[in-house]
Amino acid sequence: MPAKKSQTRWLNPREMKAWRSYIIASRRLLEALETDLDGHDLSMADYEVMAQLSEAPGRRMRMSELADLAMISKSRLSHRMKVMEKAGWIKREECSEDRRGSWAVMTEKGWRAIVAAAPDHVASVRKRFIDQLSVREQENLTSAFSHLTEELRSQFKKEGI
Amino acid sequence: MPAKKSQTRWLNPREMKAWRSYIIASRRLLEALETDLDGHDLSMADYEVMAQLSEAPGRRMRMSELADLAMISKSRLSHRMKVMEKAGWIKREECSEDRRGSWAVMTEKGWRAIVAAAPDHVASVRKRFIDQLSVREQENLTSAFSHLTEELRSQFKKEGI
DNA sequence: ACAAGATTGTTCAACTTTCAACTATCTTGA
DNA sequence: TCAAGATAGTTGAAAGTTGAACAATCTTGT
Repeated sequence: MPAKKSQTRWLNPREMKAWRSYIIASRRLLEALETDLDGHDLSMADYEVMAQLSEAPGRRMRMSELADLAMISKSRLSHRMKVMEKAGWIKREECSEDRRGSWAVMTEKGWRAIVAAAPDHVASVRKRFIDQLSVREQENLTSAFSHLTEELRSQFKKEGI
Repeated sequence: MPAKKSQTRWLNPREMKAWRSYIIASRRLLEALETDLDGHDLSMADYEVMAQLSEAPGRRMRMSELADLAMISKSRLSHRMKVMEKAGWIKREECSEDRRGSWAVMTEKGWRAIVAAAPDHVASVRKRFIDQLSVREQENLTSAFSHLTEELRSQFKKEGI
């Protein structure tokens, strides 16, 4: 947390509108996307895990890498994988190169689940988000948010987040 | 979930970049904002509740209205309020106009907590988000995301979400 | 070769969120 | 006026998440 040395620069009306519109739309958007996935027994986070795994060579990935790509903690991934394993969507195999590690391996059933969910999820992302933006808006957004990702990455590194 | 009548319109590269950059930046941003609030023993959600309450006349609000404004479920608000009440930040008073209802009332201690947190939170929002956007980008974002909020609102109404 | 330290992945306990059930009260309309 | 239904808010149990602790294994520098 910043030290209290300087006076607070409150948000001016333009800034406040930008922040509020972003945060409110985002909350609603995420809520809608989650709801749209309900029918496939998937949360967005689980979808992301499965999608990443489905694109990996051999549909297998080390737990840590998967956690990184899906942007969740290793602990959380571990818990979710226990659930997905019980559902028969993945299995775990031990890793011979590094015997601390283990492979998350997508099963045929898991593959069918993600293949069934993907079209609906994409349709949902389209309807709720992408198709609401003009080409120009998409490009502006990509530019602003890519920069933001980079900046946040470097802030994190500097601050050790 | 959409019926599977039409073929899936997958995202083209431009659309995919827009979606990925948005979702990744947003995840990181939210993570950073949460981290920045840690020092005040507040989550973003709790901050939002306290901020809304602090702006209400008499710093008091009906539970349902507060839940609506903070965009959380009544159940969740109820649970959080139990915690905040224990922390001495709010108290509840019964409502004479509608005896099913109750007032959430911010205490002096709660007021001091939000007043202490606000400058740091604003600084955090600035540093992580607003100050990373040009004026033009802020305006574009406001326009696109305000539209999105409206659209989602009307989608929700139509679909009964 | 090996101690010190880093990394991998899991587990436990605490905490948070969700969902459905529930009480109490209010509103509506016949 | 009153039954039927809507609304306010809480609760308890189940499910999900977090963060620290842990065992096992790998890496590094000497």
